[in-house]
Amino acid sequence: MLKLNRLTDYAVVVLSRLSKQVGMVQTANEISDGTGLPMPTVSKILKLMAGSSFIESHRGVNGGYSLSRGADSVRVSEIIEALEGPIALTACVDGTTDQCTIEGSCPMRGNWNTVNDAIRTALSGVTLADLLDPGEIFPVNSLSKKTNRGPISYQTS
Amino acid sequence: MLKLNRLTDYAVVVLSRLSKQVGMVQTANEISDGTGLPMPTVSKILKLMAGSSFIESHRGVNGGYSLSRGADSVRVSEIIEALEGPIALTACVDGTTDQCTIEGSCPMRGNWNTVNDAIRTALSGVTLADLLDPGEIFPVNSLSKKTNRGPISYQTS
DNA sequence: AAAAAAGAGGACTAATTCTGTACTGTTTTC
DNA sequence: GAAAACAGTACAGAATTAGTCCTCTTTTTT
Repeated sequence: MLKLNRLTDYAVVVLSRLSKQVGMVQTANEISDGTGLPMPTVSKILKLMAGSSFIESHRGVNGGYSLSRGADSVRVSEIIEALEGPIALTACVDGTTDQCTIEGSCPMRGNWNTVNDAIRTALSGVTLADLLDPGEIFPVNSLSKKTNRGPISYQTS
Repeated sequence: MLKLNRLTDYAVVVLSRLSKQVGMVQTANEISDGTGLPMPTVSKILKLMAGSSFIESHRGVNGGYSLSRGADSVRVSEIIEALEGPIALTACVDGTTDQCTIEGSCPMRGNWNTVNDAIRTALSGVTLADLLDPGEIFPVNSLSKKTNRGPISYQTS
């Protein structure tokens, strides 16, 4: 539970690669080669993040992706929101009143938002830079094609 | 992502029922009737939480479950940990070095722990009482058998 | 001592979600 | 206008989760 999906984990790897040089454009292919992550996966991640303010995409020949801010300016909350949507409760709490058959009698009625806010605040306080190893920013080049690292999760069992 | 599973959501409903009177023993059946949640589900949730310090179970005739502390003393982090295990990262971060083929070159090498700590701290600051409606503690009695409220999740799409 | 009430523990199936991949379309440069 | 690279969508297999059920153990009551 509180499980981050694997893509989010990979995203940090991809971003760390991009963070080598802010503003430098790299193609999805180059990032794939550099990280060892499969190209389709890298492509998918970058596309998901493309709409976010910390990533810029450039189309056409010589296109690619670049980081628009330094790693210390990219909040973890932004990364997660890019990949998994807003950090906010579904059902029962958002507008989906139809699905909730207990409505008025629901004992928490949106108070999960308290938890939401707490988590969102916490994640806003951590940056991409905090996730990268201070010393060596990105020496990676040995990722196996079948890394099987498991999802980054707040352990389930 | 950052999705709480449905059981955790239900758990709060169950706990809110128990919190009506701290120390009062209620059977899983009574709680099921009172909340409208299916008996097997209630039973499962209570069994999962039975090991936690905030819940006490009593076996045999006249047995049941009771809350051992006030709702304002039960941290949300405790509830989540009871249902989903420790709030800590798996793979790549814990002892599972075998599965991680990138080891020394992994750009974050355990720094997700920073995120972990932040979230854990945030969740420790919220109590069960914060999730319950201050005014009416537990008027519920109209839960449909097929509530279908969806998981409490930090929205996925 | 036996019977009944209630939790403990584990196993299993169906449904949902996630993952990884592929295909087609659009934009930009040369 | 051709090629490179991103954009968008769709989809099948795998993994998880949800929900249910069954059997065992404990405790009380008669």
